[in-house]
Amino acid sequence: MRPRRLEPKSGCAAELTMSVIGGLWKPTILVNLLMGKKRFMELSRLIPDATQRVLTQQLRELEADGMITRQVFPEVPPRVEYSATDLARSVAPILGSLRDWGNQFRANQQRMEEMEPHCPAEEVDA
Amino acid sequence: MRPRRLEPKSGCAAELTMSVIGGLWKPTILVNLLMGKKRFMELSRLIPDATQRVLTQQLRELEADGMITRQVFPEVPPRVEYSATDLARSVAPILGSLRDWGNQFRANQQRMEEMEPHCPAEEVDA
DNA sequence: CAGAATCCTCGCGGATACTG
DNA sequence: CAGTATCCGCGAGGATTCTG
Repeated sequence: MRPRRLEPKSGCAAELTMSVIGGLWKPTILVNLLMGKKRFMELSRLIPDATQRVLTQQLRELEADGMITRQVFPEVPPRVEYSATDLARSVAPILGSLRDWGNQFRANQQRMEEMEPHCPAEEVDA
Repeated sequence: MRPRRLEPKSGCAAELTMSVIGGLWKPTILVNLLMGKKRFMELSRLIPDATQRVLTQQLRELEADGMITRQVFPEVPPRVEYSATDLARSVAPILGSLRDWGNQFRANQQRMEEMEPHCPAEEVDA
């Protein structure tokens, strides 16, 4: 049996989804691949903050989960192309909502933190 | 500055969202609280697999992120009620899609695994 | 080029015991 | 009842080096 990855301990289906798309770089990888097939180095350049090791790792996991396909060209120098599957396309809208909500949340947090210094309401009766 | 939690290293907005709702028990907690305010023990009973320590932890994080409110009643025995905020209500649909996709994915995976024993296609020319 | 191998850090989540 | 305090294991992700 492949322990695969986190096999979310909570039976929660939402958790399961996150275990599939929740790797640190997986959303980014998916978004990039959803825009077209890419070779390894292209991805690496597009996501420079991810180590090659981690990138490979996440790609393998996505592949194991059927989210992407990996095509190897037996040439020298070697070439490998990654592309999104239909399954990946089916999460695209979710990725979109996730991104939108995240942006709103981020904006909200910033407004909050800008306000703090100006209204120290807790100090009035301190 | 509060390091809060993972402060997702990838600037990815989707990651940010997951850092907010991605704790192991957070989706479950949120779903429960979205159905109405609950006290600590109620939640603990509803999510028996989460230890009290972790439950408290996740509740604190959700509170810090403005997803829930914590109301303390100065009585003996003490009473604390948790309830979902508007921000939490705004993620509800996302939680829904996450759950739906997870269920479909799970069903898909099971079909795949049931097929494996019956079509060892890779062995024909082995 | 596309990785594999190795070693390491960090923090999530768990277990258990104790308290106002 | 609703936590806190302490200790710990595990796995994700990082840094670096080597290779077909």
